[in-house]
Amino acid sequence: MAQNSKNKRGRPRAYNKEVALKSALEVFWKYGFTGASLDKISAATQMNRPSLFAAFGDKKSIYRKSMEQFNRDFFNDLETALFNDLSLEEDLVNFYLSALSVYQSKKTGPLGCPVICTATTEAAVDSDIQTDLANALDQIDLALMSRFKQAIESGQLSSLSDPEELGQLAAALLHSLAIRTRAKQPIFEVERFIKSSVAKIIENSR
Amino acid sequence: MAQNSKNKRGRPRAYNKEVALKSALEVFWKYGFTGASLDKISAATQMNRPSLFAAFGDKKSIYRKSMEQFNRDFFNDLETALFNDLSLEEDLVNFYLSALSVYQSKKTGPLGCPVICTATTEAAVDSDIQTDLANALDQIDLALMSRFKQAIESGQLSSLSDPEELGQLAAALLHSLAIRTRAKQPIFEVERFIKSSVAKIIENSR
DNA sequence: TTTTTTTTGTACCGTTTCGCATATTATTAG
DNA sequence: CTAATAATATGCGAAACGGTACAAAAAAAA
Repeated sequence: MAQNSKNKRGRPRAYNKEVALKSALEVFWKYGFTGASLDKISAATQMNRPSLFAAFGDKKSIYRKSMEQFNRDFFNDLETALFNDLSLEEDLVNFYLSALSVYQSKKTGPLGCPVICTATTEAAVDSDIQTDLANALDQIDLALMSRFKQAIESGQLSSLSDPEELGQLAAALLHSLAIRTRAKQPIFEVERFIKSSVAKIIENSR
Repeated sequence: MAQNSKNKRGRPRAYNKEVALKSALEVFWKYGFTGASLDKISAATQMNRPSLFAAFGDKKSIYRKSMEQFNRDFFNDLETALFNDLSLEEDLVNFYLSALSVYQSKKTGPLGCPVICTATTEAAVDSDIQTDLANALDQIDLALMSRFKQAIESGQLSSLSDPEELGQLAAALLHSLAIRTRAKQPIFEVERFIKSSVAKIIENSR
C-alpha cells in the first residue's frame, strides 16, 4: 500500500510517534507523572520540548498517550496468553507470566506496571487519569471474567461459580504482582505465588 | 508519670509531633511524595518550614516518618481485627473491612492506602522508600500467614494447606483493594468482592 | 532560484520548588 | 531585671519546572 505519504511539504520530522511515546513511557514508568520532567522526556525521546508539545500536547497529554499505547500492546499480549485454548489453569499461569515478563523487563531493575504504579498516585488529583486507570482496571476484570465464563461453558468449572467474582479475584493477583515487583520484596517467590494462587482459585470451583 | 517535662528552657513548641505527622500524611496521601510540596505540608501542619525541618528533617524524612506512624496505627487495627478469636472467615472479612474503612476515610474522596498508592511510585527512584515499602508488604504477608497457621493448628483448615501461600494470596486482596479504592471503579462492588474472595480462599482449604 | 511550508533548535519567561540564613518571640535560669 | 535558651516567623536564593516565542533549517512547490 505504501503511497509513501511522504509527499508532505515542510521539513521531515526526525522522530517516529510510536517510538517516541515508548521512550516517554520509560521515563514516566520510572519517575512517575510528577517526577518525570519534560527535560528527561526530551532527552529520552531526543525531541526538543517544542517538538514534544507540537506532537503530543502538554505533559499530561504525553503521559496519557504513552499509557494508552502501553495498555494497548500489553493487553494484547495478555489476551493472547489468556485465550490460548489450553486448560484454564495453564492459560491463567501464562497470563501472569506474560505480565510478569513486562513488569520485570527493565534493565534498570523491575519497575512493575507503569499504569498501576504511577497512575494510582496521580488519580487522586486528576480525574482524567483517575478515569483512565479505572478503565484499565475494568478491562482486566472483564477479560478475566470472560475467560472464566468460557471455562464454565466448556464445563471446566462448576456452573455454580460466579465468573465476575472469579475475574475480580484473579485481577487482584495481577495488581499485587505489579506492586510487589516494584517493591522488590526480598523473600517473595513470584512463580510459586502465581502457581499456587491460580491453583487455589480454580480448585474450589471445579 | 507526669514529671511534666515542660521544664524546658526556650520557647515552647506550638505543635505536637504526632498530630503534625498526621497532617503531613494527609498531604502525602493525596498528592504523593513528589507532588506534595513543603508549602502544602507547612499549611496543613500549621508549622513554618524551618520548624518542619527542625522537627523532622528534610522532605523525605517527613514522608518516611509520617508513613511509619500510619503503618504502626493501621497495622494495629488490622491485627486487632484479624486475631479476634472469631472464625477464620469472620476475622478475615473484618480485617478487610477494617482496612477499607481507612482507605475510604477521606472526606475529599476515597484515597486508598497511602503506602501502597504513593510509595510504590517513589520506590523506583529511592531505595530507602523501596525498602520501607517492601517491609510494609512483608509485615502484611506475615500477619496473614500467622493467622492461617493458627487456623491450621486449631483444625479449621486442612493441615495440607500452606499458610505462606495463603497469606500472600490474602495480601493480594488487600493490595487490590488499595488500588481499586483510589481508582474509584464505578461498577465495582467492594463488599461483595471481599466476601466472595474470602470464601473462595478458605473454601478449598477446609 | 525563490517562495512556501513544516519541523527543529535556542533561548527565555514566570512560577514553584526546597533548603537555609537571619531576625523575632516566648520561656526558664540566675 | 537580665541573660541564656529554644522555639517561631520572615524572607532570600539557587535550581528546576512547564510552557512558549522566535529564529534557523530542510523539504516541496512555483
